[in-house]
Amino acid sequence: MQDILRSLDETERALLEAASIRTVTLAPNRPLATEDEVGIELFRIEYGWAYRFRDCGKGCRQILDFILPGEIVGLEATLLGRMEHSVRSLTQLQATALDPRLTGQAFSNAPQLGLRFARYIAAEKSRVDQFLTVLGCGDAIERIAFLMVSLYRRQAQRDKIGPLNCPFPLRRQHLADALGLTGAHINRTLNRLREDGLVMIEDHRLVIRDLPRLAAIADSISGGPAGSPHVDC
Amino acid sequence: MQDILRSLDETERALLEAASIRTVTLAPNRPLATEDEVGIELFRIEYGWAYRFRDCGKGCRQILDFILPGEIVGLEATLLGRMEHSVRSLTQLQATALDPRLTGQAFSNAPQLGLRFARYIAAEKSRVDQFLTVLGCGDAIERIAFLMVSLYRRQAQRDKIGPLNCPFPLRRQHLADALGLTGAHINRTLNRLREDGLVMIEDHRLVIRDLPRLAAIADSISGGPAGSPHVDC
DNA sequence: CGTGGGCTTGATAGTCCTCAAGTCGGGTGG
DNA sequence: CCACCCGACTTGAGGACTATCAAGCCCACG
Repeated sequence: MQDILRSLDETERALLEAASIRTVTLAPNRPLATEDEVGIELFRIEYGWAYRFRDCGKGCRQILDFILPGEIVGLEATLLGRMEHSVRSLTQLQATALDPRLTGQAFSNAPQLGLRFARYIAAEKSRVDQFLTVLGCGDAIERIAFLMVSLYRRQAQRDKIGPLNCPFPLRRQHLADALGLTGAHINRTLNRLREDGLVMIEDHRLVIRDLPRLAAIADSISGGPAGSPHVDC
Repeated sequence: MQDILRSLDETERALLEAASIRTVTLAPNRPLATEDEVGIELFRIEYGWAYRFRDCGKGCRQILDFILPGEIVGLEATLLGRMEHSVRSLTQLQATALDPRLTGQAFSNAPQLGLRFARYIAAEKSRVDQFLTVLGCGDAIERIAFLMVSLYRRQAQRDKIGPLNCPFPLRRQHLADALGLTGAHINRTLNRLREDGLVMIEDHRLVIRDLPRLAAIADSISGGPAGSPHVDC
């Protein structure tokens, strides 16, 4: 998933400029948008990570996806008229707030931008489909391997990152909430992955020791390369 | 999720007419589209049910969503250029095949239709988000209750169906593949739901005995009314 | 130096899976 | 019309995986 607002033409750029309202900066773990919100806003993440999630009562939540720099938050809310999930910052974060009317204007006046938005949503949906497959069919090791490979590849697409080594700001509890497991079991499974020489988390970075084996686990379960498709806009 | 091709204006209707290629009829459990397919087609379901799924090796598959009459198949494939999942008929089924170029044309020449497509994908995505939440957080009873209520409400939105009674063509194995459980356990859990006087499946129809309690279980876990949002086009 | 949050680890219990056998019903061929 | 057959469903016993709960550790922070 690349920066969806790169290489725009003049009309599109003008629309975007006009829609930019303000810049927001957030400490880690702060709300950016809340489920059922009515005053919907659109955000473009400038730097830092965020995540989408749903609360399901009982002190339990499901993380639906992680959002990386260059990506957009709230696009579906502007289409459906209502937030269907919440968003929080994972790390320190900076985002540009955009006028939500941008979405409608894009479809009317800048078809290429509208198409780009549609592709973006389709790609997000495809990623959730993959995620669902892994939760439905995979055990703890496969789930963790999938998420790691997926986030590694998404970063590799965008940034020059060191080989087999990339930022990984997720805490145990984020992994647990994303993968439908408990923090305790996440921990035990991470130990096994490290002991088996596959991968380890060190100082909030992912250190991959055996990418082929790790990717084999991740891709076997998701039915395709974890983390694809990406949107090349 | 209603029929997304209702109440179009003249331009849109003309586009649609021109794009209609042929009608296909399928027996139950036949492939309509396959993962990684390149010759992508767009289908509008005229009658019957279908389902989207991914294979994850090991003889295991994950059903991602069920598709009801009036809905569209393959929209994201035309946006992303590639099928990311397979589709099969669940019941006997009739569908109209549409020229996949319709998608691009809609965004260029019929903005309202493009917007409708985007909304449709956003709603599908929102439903997958809900599904993911239920798989991540819910136990067997909650998962089954959620799927039942979700499919009941989707049908109630479209059709005049008898109160607390609607078609339900899913076999045990479909429930299992959708909910990340085994057929055996599905069966045991269905027994419990029937014994508790909540709901039963009879002659391929859903018979709801206590909607408030069933819906309470379903909605508690998904963090909102199961099956919404619908797209009112 | 005290405090708190995140991490780690162990023991126990519960949910769900696996495998296998048996039942039922509808369709087919004799 | 009946016997057969196959797939879907049902049920049971044992085992695997993961949750729950609780305690101790470690480090960053005030």
